[in-house]
Amino acid sequence: METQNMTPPRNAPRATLTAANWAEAALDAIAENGIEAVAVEPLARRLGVTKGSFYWHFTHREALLHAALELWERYETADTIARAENGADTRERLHSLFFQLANTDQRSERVLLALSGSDNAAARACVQRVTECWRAYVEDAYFTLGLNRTGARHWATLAYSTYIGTVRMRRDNPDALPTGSDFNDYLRFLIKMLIPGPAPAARDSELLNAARPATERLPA
Amino acid sequence: METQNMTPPRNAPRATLTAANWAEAALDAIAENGIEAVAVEPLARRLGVTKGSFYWHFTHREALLHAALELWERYETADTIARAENGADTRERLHSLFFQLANTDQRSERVLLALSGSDNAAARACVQRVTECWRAYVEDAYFTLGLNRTGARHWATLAYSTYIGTVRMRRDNPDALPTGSDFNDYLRFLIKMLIPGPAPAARDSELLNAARPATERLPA
DNA sequence: CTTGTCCCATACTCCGGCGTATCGGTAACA
DNA sequence: TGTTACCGATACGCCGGAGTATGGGACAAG
Repeated sequence: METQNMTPPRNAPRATLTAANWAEAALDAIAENGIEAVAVEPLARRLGVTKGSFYWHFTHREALLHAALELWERYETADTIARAENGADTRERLHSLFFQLANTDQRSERVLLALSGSDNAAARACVQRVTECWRAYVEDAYFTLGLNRTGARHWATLAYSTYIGTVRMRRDNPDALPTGSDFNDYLRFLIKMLIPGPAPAARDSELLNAARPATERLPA
Repeated sequence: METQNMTPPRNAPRATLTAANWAEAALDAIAENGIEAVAVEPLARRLGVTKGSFYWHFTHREALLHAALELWERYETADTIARAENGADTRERLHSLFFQLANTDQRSERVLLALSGSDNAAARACVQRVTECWRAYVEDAYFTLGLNRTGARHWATLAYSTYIGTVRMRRDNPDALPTGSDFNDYLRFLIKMLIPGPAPAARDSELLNAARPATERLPA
């Protein structure tokens, strides 16, 4: 008999482990201690079992890594973009996506950083796919917004670079990032900078007073 | 034509190694295969010696790591900012710094990524110091440019995030980044976005000629 | 020539993670 | 009740890197 098809609550204590449980634990380990923390015996200890369990579900360590990467990639691509598709307007979708990314859970961000800093080829390729998916989506959005090809590409590249940098700062330099409600101000600032307004020509003169609050509403 | 009296050329084959040689080799290893590639025996093989040499110069592996981090930190802070101090005007200096950062050698960038993605506390702290030094410098520049405190902070944070993201893309998603002369266009776009106000166009073209010269770093 | 210092080689031990082989227990069937 | 698939425990052997102990060659000074 196969198990339930519904995705179970991630931390529900189960009598017997599944491959998915191991993959989730691997993601946790990656987020906390980097990719080389995906080691069989430490993970087994953490899960309260021994290696015997692991080698029942997986052939070798690399298989677990592969499963974890696959899982994370699904989270990052389909899920994130799908959740941004609520808004009908393109500009709305960009707003939504940016807020989405600013509020993704810690684990996903840390996994991203760990994978991209790793020397593992599969991990790097995985990050590459996620990145390109995200970036291409944003570039297309900019294009629909009226920018030309290279313009859209430039804006998308800038937006993605900013995202990555923000994620990294959130982990390595949290002091340098605004916190609390100040972070909302910063987010508003980012959106003002990264989403071309209806009058792009007037940007330059307008930008010098960037400290003033944006005119748009925003989610708490 | 190379100077012989000062620090010798990094890759000059020497009869006997020094601690600095080991530190440089460690940085190379970090850049290529991540921080855990700083392993005594592999490095010794690479340098054509054995562990005996290493444990003469260093007490343990951690000491080598420390030396390598210290070396890299000096490169990244003092050198980079010092080379940007040419221009008298603040706006000039920002331009110069941005071009500088867009053209740092591969190794420094890869080391930065490897260190920040690592689980090593010392490495992370090192990156944190470098980051904060850089960011504070830029924030101050923005402040001198006429922005208020929070405005300068926002712009500096955005600028640094963009830098980090660009570095990461250059390694993990080079396809998504413009290449050749297109990269110069993108760089011009970035500067237009990240430096408020008019650009010193005359110096602009002059600096663009030096973009991405694919050179090796030569410590001053 | 002798002595001492510097730099490195050789040959170990120790340890932790990987992978394998094998056996035990449990629950769902027939 | 007995069988069988499923899941995990125990006990190995192997490998590679971290340190340690010790010896040896080169070379300058006396």
